Amino acid sequence: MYTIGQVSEMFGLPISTLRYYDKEGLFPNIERTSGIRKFSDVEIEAIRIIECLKNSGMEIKDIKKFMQWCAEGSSTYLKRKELFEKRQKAVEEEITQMQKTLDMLRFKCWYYEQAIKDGNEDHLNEMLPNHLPSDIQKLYNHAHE
Amino acid sequence: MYTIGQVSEMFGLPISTLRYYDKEGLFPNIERTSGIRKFSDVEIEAIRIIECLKNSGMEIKDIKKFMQWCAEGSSTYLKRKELFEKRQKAVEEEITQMQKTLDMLRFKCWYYEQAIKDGNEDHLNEMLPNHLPSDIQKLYNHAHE
DNA sequence: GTAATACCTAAACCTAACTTTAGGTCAAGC
DNA sequence: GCTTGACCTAAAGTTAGGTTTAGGTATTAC
Repeated sequence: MYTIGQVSEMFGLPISTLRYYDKEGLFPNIERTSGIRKFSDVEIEAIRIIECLKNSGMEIKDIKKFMQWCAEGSSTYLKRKELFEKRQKAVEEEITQMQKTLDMLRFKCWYYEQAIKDGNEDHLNEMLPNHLPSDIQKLYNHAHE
Repeated sequence: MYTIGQVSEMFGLPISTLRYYDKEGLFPNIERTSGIRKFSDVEIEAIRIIECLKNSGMEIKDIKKFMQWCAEGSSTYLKRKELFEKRQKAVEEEITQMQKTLDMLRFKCWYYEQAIKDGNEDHLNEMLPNHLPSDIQKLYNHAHE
């Protein structure tokens, strides 16, 4: 059992954030003794999951739904699994999108490196879009999809 | 030369967003005839870059800085290149983080699949954290770093 | 007994990135 | 001549995810 201050230390999260999560229903069964929150292993694991789901781009209200399902027991296994599968698909798509963004960024880095060498963009603009080195062409194509 | 309505159509962006971008200084040299914005190829390419930089997680005020550098000419090539390099590094790190998130999600999917088969989490909890199938162990480790 | 700490709540505030609203101009079609 | 549609501005409103503030309780340290 931990106090809010200890949990704040453990995770490097502000106390205000933990209270906010509680207010938003992310710890549905948290115990209290004379008003003071007692964080058990259940809440500690919950915070770990919250951090991960937040990283995956999930909204607080959906995380709340998940935490409530956990509190409801084995009848919600399927819902929980489906929620993670949905998130997994979303993150996979996001990574794909980020790879394209990365190609665009790499192209731009190359572009300005050339511009610095040349002193201007004239040569580059003559080359565009059809006379680029083939390794750069691919980046350009991704960048301009 | 395009009107704001045409550009809105082209990119699927609301007119209000384009006006907002203009207000925020993202089209530093946009032309107007009797008050009405005329979007040239310069602004069209700007929007393409804005979309990409937004995807990469860059804030509007930093995108504005870039657009201003573009308007300033060849003396800012180095700054522009450095900006893209910084963004590139940030996106690479984000992808790495997302891969870890993905491992956690895959672990959770596996976990609930087992829980559904077993009808409860008892067997799973006995297995944790040191007696998982080796292919799952790796996901678990990533998930709990 | 009083001062410092650690906890509590409700409510106001904050920021980014838009969106909506209210009110106005101007050209084209009927 | 008047209505419709496309443009304009300034300012207020919106949402998510917190943070800050103001005021209160309860325990420990001197």
